Amino acid sequence: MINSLRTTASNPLTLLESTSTLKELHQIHAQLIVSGHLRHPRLLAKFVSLLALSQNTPHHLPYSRKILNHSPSSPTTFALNNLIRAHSKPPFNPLQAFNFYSQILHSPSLSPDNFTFTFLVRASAHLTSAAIGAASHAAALKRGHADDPHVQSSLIHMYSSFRSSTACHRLFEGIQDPDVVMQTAMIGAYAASGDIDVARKVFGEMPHRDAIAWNAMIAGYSHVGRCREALELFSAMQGESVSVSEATMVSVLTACAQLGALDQGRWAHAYIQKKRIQLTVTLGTSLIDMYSKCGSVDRAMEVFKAMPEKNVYTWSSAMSGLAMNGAGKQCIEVFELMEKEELEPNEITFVSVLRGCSIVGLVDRGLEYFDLMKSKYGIEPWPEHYGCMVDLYGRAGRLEEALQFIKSMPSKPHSGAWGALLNACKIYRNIELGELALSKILEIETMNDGAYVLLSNIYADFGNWKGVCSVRELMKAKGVRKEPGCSVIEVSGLVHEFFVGDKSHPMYQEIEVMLGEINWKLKLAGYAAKTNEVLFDIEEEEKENALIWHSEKLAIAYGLIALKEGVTVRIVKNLRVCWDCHDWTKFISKVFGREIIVRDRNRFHHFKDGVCSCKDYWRVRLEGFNELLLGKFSIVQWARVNLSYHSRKYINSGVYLKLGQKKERKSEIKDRSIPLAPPRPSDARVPPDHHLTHGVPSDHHLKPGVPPDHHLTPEFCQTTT
DNA sequence: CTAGGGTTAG
Repeated sequence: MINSLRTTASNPLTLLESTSTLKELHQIHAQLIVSGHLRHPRLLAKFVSLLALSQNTPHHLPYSRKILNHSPSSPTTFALNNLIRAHSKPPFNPLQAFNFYSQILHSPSLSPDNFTFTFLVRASAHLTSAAIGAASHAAALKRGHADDPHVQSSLIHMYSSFRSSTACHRLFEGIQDPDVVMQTAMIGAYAASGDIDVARKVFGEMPHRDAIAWNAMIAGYSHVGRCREALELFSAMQGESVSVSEATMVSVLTACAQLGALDQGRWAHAYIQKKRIQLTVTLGTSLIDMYSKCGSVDRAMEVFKAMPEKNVYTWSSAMSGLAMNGAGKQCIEVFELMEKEELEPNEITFVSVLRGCSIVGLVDRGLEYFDLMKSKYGIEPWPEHYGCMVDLYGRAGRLEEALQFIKSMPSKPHSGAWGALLNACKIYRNIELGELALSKILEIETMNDGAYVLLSNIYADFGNWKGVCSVRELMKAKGVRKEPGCSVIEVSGLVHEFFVGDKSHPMYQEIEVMLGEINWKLKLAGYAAKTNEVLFDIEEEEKENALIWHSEKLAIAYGLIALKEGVTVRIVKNLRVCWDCHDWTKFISKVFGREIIVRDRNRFHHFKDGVCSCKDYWRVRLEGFNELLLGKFSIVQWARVNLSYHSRKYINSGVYLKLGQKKERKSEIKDRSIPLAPPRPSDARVPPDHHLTHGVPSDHHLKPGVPPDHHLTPEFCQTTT
């Protein structure tokens, strides 16, 4: 060390680049004092700046502050600018930047320059207070630096981070000749506020687009969930031979993850390797996320294990991936490993572990972590953590304790907490609590379609058709419409999209034949008998409903046609899988010897050999079945209580038992003359963003004279929460 | 001697 110092005595500052320990830093500092270097304000400034900006050595910044405060000569603007700069990005406190700014102001020989404001505005963007940001802007104006192009683009970025698109717009309009950087900042600003089409307009009108502009546009599409366009733009980018970077691939992977497009994601991974794009922590984390959300946890964990450097995002991503794929125990293991490595978990890490505990029903462990969060890490629980705890207790059937958790929340419970309770009420058939939960949710957000559907399902579980009707009435009165079910499947790189009852796929004929074959085989296996006979015996209007296939059934059937034997069928669905489809898929996995992975709104279902990875944990508990059968109730009564509407419909229709239920139910159904048809896919609020390979779905089964039964189609029994 | 825009987990 000393030797190397001597040899580089002419410029000891170059040593800083390879310095990481505090001891080495002390040695260099001592050497600079001895040699008299630090008496020169210029060199002192350089030393301080280098220290402040040295990456991956967080202890250098506080050290540089100390040197500056204790040096005999007063600091220069250059040094202070660089300290502001160092504090303009996390993990350092951006508020500190203002101390250095005021140091410039209070020093009679110094005044802030265009660099000062560029850095100060950048620091302001990381604050939560838009007022401080505006004050930085005002100061720049007052000192005559607001016209500087660097300051201007930082200002757009800052207002964008405050979600103030009007401020961005005003600023941008005032610039006569905006350059690429400002335009790119505006793309980011419009994308952040959801005006992606306006962003695209800016992008389209740019005379010159560099790689970062492309990245910003692709990221914008990914951000708002327009994944197909993100991927299209990515291929356009390659066509223009713009250089692809880490940031590009992160957005591409995010798009693949949202789509659940494993093939595309794999391709992107291979592309990264082929182009030798450096696998940074951020990129690695995106890969983990992509593989997890495409149902390929094993690959996700491979990437995770291979990463030499990880951060909280990486760990949290791995944990949440395991949790959503049903691997709760592994999720907990990863958390324990993280603790062992003495990495500091954050709020989101705890959301992930708690979900892991929830999915495998480890209530006590979850409670332990909830307490640990506060006691060991000093993290105040967010509403989301309470939501996890409600879910944890709720899924375990401990509804009262779940309610107590809601009541213990320090602030007003959010709809997610009540939603978790409502979900538990559906599983454990608790009408009173369910009604309470729904009313609370509706106080907060009136348009939550999933909440209405869940409560309606609870009523349906009890055969309470009046309740079902009243929910539908309420939805109609409030103008709430249920999101249409939609499933997608990727076949040789193309994403095929199916809506409920959708006949518009070019291969629909073949799909229908396949569905017939499936039903025939499942019948032999002891399953299909129900549905088939139902189709025979039910009334005309019901028959029409029974023929409406859920979107995942269509997608799975297509997958069986289009995918080679042995290839896993992967489905991504926008809503939750219904009970009937869940059973149907379990049977297929056994009868056809096919692995099927369904990603629904909340989690993955890995079907293999007739079993699902979710262990049916979200379903109605059936333990009481035998007891009920043996005496107290008839099977129809049992079914009324235990089965969801359309499963019960098969039984009630008299195929199995003719116990007079049918007539009674019929008349009740006739009563509910609510002409609320399921929303047409074509005018869905937000059309799901999947690759439409076959045009707009047909809606011929939704013609105006929809029978009143329509709103109780099986699809309605699927929830969106 | 310093600079602006794009990227990760619920």
